[in-house]
Amino acid sequence: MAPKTKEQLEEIRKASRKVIMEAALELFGTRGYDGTSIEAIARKAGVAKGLIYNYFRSKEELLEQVVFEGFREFEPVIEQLLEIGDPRERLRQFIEISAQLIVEKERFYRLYTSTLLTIHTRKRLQKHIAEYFDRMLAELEKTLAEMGIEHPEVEAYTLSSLFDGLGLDYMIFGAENFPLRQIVENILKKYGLEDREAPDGSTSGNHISRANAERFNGNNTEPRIQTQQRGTP
Amino acid sequence: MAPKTKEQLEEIRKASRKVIMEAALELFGTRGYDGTSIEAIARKAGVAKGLIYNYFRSKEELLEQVVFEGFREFEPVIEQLLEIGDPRERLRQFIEISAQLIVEKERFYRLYTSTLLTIHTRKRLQKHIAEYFDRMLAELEKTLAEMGIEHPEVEAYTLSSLFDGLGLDYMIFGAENFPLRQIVENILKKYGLEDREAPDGSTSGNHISRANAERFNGNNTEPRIQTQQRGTP
Amino acid sequence: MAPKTKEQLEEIRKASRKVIMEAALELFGTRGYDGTSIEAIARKAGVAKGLIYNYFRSKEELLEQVVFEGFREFEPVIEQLLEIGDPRERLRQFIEISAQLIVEKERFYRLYTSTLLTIHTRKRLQKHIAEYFDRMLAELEKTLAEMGIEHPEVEAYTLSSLFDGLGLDYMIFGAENFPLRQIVENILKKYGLEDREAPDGSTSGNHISRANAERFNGNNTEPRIQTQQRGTP
Amino acid sequence: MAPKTKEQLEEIRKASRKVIMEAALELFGTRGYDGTSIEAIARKAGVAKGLIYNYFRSKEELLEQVVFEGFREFEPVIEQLLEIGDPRERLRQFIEISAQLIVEKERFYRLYTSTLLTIHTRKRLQKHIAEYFDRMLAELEKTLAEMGIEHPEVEAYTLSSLFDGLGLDYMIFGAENFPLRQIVENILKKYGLEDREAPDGSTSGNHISRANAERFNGNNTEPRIQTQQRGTP
DNA sequence: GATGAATGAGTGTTCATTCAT
DNA sequence: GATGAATGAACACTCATTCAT
Repeated sequence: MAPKTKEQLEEIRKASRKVIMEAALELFGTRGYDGTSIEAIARKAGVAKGLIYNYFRSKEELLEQVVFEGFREFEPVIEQLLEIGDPRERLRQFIEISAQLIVEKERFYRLYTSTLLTIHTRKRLQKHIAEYFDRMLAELEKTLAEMGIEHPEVEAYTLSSLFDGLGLDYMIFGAENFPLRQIVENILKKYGLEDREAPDGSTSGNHISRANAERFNGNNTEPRIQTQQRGTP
Repeated sequence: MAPKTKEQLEEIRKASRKVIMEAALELFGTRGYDGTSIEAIARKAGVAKGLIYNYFRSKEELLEQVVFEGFREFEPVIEQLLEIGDPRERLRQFIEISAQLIVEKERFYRLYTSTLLTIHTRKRLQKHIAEYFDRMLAELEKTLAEMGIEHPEVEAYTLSSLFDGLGLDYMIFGAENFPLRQIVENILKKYGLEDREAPDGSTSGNHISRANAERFNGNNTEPRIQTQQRGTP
Repeated sequence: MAPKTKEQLEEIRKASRKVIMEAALELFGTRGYDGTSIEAIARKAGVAKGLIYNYFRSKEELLEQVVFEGFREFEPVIEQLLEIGDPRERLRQFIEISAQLIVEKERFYRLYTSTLLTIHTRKRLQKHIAEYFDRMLAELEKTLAEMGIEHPEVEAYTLSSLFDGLGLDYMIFGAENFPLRQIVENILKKYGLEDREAPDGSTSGNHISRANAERFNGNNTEPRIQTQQRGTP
Repeated sequence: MAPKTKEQLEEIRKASRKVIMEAALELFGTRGYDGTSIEAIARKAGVAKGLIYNYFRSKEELLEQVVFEGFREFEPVIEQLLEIGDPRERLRQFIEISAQLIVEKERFYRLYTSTLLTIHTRKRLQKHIAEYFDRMLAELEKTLAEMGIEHPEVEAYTLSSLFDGLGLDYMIFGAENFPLRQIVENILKKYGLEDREAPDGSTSGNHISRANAERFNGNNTEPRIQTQQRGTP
């Protein structure tokens, strides 16, 4: 019961902030910003509603912070990527890591995508994400140019969109129903990049022969919707 | 003195329904379902709030109807597509038409994408969209198989995701800042499909040399945010 | 299609008015005034919403007219009752007829009772019902006085309240579960009035041995609520 | 700086809950359930509309809680009553207490009666009230049987209805215009039960010679409606 | 006489935010 | 730092009433 030291307080602050942001990431991602209440975030985080306002000025700021933090976590990965000298290896890593992030940061991807859709109403987020995009596209273009690929800018946009689409469909189909690993290998092959090892073994065993109708049903336990099945070769 | 005839009423109902669905499509797409109020839809449609409930039982049903209607408009295009005998031409048309739809049905695409993100909570929509996906993927796979492409199923998923991603980025970047036409031509080239003519000339002149920082600013008239520019080669 | 004569129009008006008031009586009685919408009344009456406003200035006026009409139907019965010379026979008839009205005018009774409860907010109805009450109580008191009963005014109030209570409980328990006929005979006996014949045979065969828990369940077909049963002797 | 203690919070919650239920009791009783808005309850309770939903999940639940609470307050009185060994004294007390409750719990009686009228749509309330009714009727019947009264079940129903009717008329006429005390004494006399002392002297001095026309005007301060007076003998 | 599309105030309910403790 | 009761604006939805035909 002795008064806490500054360091202890700082620890506490950090921990509380973290637990709130975790809950917010989860809920904003799955239910959308407007579909998530502060009450729900507080409940999931196990804190009182009022506490959230000790750390964030508003719900909007909480969203921003969660998104910013998500990008911040990408930083070291990207830095590392850019240090790779060989452009072919750099592209291979870029593709592998992008796929890996889709799997490992699914909650962030979901939030990021849904944020994109309403971004015109969120100025600060808009700026932040624009800068990130700019940078990624520029680096990607440079890499592709170094590899001697024609129209490297167009190709950069294409790859970038492809991964945005893969993230979207991966979320919608669910991990079990979307052949992400095979797609990635297919992409690598197109660029003539051998896939030496799958960085995440958990997705590489995907079978894509399941009825697609099941893929939307995600984790929920209710009886799956039956739609006409298509034959799988 | 007589009450309105059945035809007059039918006419009136159709028009009102239309104007409400138009407003809903626009707003659901740009602000999301939860971010759009019935009040706002009514205001945009120029009708009283209560009238919406003469035509739709609930906000949720309005969303469904707007989405269903959007898919319904695709039907004839898809039918026509499937009648093409030559698989190469069929794929070419598939790619062209998909791109065209991104441009011409931007509002629907926006709604469709944002709906996907929270789809697990909307059973009827889920079923509808799952069936659509199934069908598209199956046809695409068949086409690719006929063309002798390896792993046609993986390729079908890849193409499908690519177009989902293109739709997403096209919306985010804005038509003027996203080189959709060039990307499409690039895709066609990869499949060895010559682009005989662009079906929509309005987008083919895109220059992609503009500062990307501007691309997020879309149509809004507020002063554009300045971010660091990247060099264009 | 020849233009209708004045008499025909008058017929039509009367019929429409009637059908609306019937529907209103039913719904106001079972769901309460505030629980009943004009829409619902129109639907039950099989007419358009707007038509109701051709005959009644407002929902409130419709309520009034329905209540007034209900009292009006009592008039001839009461007139006839008051013409009976013998006070004993007059009381017997009063009791019998009151019970009969509970059964035959259940819908009106329901409406009348629920109206009583919120009567302080309905001035015109208040006046009307007060006059009716005054008159009934006065006549009842006179009858009881003629019979030589002590405290005829108190007795009149008591009898009046008893029948209000019987009406209430009859509605709540439901015809099948409330031994109205036996109660009436019991009352008659107390006043030394032999019950020569039951005016409504349909209720006289009541068995009161059913579990009381069932009596609230009325006509609905859902599984009945189980409450502890009490033994019936 | 510390958060409020559990005890303080409990205190606050209890007080708020109480003030809301008080207001609801008053308004539901006088205006009916559908005629009472949450807004009105909040205003009368002196709290914000939203607060009500901190304590009750819905308007319907608020109604239930108010009714349940009303019955709960009867419990000890009934318990005490049932412990009386002498059936004559028990009946006397039953009658006295019933009358007393009409006076002291007028607001609850009003609510209870108006609830009865629409009870078929409220399952939980229905069950609760059915059980209460069952119990009262069973005990009343037992008491009457012990007293050697003929047809005790019919008599129990009769007495029960009588008090329902007295409650109804007491509310409608208003305390000053309804000779409840005299009626009770009249009832007691019929069962040969001497009224040793009136438990509530305030009503015993009622004069019933006032113009009945006034009796509906209750407490409201608006100019009273004049209806024809009837002579008092 | 009769219709039903249209209106907008009002309803029950939710929720971001504040604040006393 | 942390709590949760309290607020009130905003929401989805309902409904009495109007009116052109």
